[in-house]
Amino acid sequence: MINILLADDHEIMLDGYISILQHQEDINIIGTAANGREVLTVLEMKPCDVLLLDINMPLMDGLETAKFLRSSKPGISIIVLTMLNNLRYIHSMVDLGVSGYVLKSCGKSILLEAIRTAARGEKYFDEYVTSIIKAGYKRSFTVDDSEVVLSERETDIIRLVALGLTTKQIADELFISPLTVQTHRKNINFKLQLHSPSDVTHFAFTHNLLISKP
Amino acid sequence: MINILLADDHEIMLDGYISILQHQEDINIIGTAANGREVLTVLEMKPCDVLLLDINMPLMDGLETAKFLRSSKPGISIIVLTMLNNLRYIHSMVDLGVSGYVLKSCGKSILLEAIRTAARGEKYFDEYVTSIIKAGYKRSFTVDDSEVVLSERETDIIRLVALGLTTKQIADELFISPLTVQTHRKNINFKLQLHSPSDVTHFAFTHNLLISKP
DNA sequence: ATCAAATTACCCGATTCTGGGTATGGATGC
DNA sequence: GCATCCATACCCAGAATCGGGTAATTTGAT
Repeated sequence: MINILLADDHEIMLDGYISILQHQEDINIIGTAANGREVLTVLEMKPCDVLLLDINMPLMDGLETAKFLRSSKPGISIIVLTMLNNLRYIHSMVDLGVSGYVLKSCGKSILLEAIRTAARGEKYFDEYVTSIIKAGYKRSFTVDDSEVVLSERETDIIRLVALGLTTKQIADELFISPLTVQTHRKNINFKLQLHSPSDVTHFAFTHNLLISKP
Repeated sequence: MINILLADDHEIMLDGYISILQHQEDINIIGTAANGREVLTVLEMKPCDVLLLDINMPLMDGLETAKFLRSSKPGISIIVLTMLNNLRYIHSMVDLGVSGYVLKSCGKSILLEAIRTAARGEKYFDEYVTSIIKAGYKRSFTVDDSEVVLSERETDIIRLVALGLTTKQIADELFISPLTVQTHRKNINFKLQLHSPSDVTHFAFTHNLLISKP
């Protein structure tokens, strides 16, 4: 029997999870939590094997909660649930040793598979998430129906531009010449048909490039 | 009896809605749809009073679906469901005459109230959504614990900067002098402690300022 | 060995942006 | 009437960016 705690601040999502899991013979829902603090409260009182953890929660978010649990409850397998456009903490979570990383858009069968895999002490990462970890930031994009490939350095530069750093600041950050940064920026703009720092920032936001690097 | 169709491409969300609504004596779920096309297919076969409509769906998104339904099935009350960080089409939807606009983060009671209100032919808009419509873009923000108020013009400028327009282009767009745009940009940067077009774009993304104006 | 990709670096001129300052007129509220 | 806010407009100097071009070296695949 897998004891599972569900953590998400969206009531409808919780109801969705419950609806899916309550009829599984090998799964026992020990409770729900709407924020990280409630997670800790419930876990003090009930044995738990798997935690389904939303990242965006009030009071204590998913990352903080996971960090706390790694030391206080290392036996609990954590499955992170997130939206496609919110993969910001993917590497932090993976480094923390979470057992799974699944998109909220996944279907029932994937959710169940992730839970059972995690309960066995194994890892389950969504395909997309796996591809992000593996790609190490070399990324393909479709721009006007043609395939564009950005190098790792280029995606580094995009992220730093999107964070508001000037060319000089980026150069200092990466220990290279500002002229080199300029060259990268020129190549990026050419490849992606961008024309301003705003365009670059816009691109970074709409293509999940603000993910913190491992 | 309210006949209701649920449209969302996230299976877990659908299960959540079903879980909440299936036990209501006055609500009859006529079906589910994972994209706009399925919505139209179901509506050709079954009578429907209320449509719960997600905006982000494949094949035919929520806005397109709503547009189509306004002419083909004007008797159906549409309740839009959306995430807090995705209010881009709020004015388009309101202009289309949707009966409700609710955040996915809402609880059961608000969802039920919205459905019953819409079924009565009345409007139900989430508080936050209502405040956006009413504010007409004059907006308050908290920057370093102090309250900052932006004028409508300033939020116009922010949005256009975030869309990548140069000062000259913005001036052309708004029929004013580029010098005026510069002045507005200076005031915006001062108020919000921003220092580059990237900062402005970043702010626009993180504060929902890319909403299209009515 | 050859080739392609990635990284690093540079020159150039033109355009754009920032942040300091100035000012006026209109609308609104007291 | 007065004060405030907003929109509009301008001057200035310096910094930043773009897009045109150039080049060399390293690495990995064939």
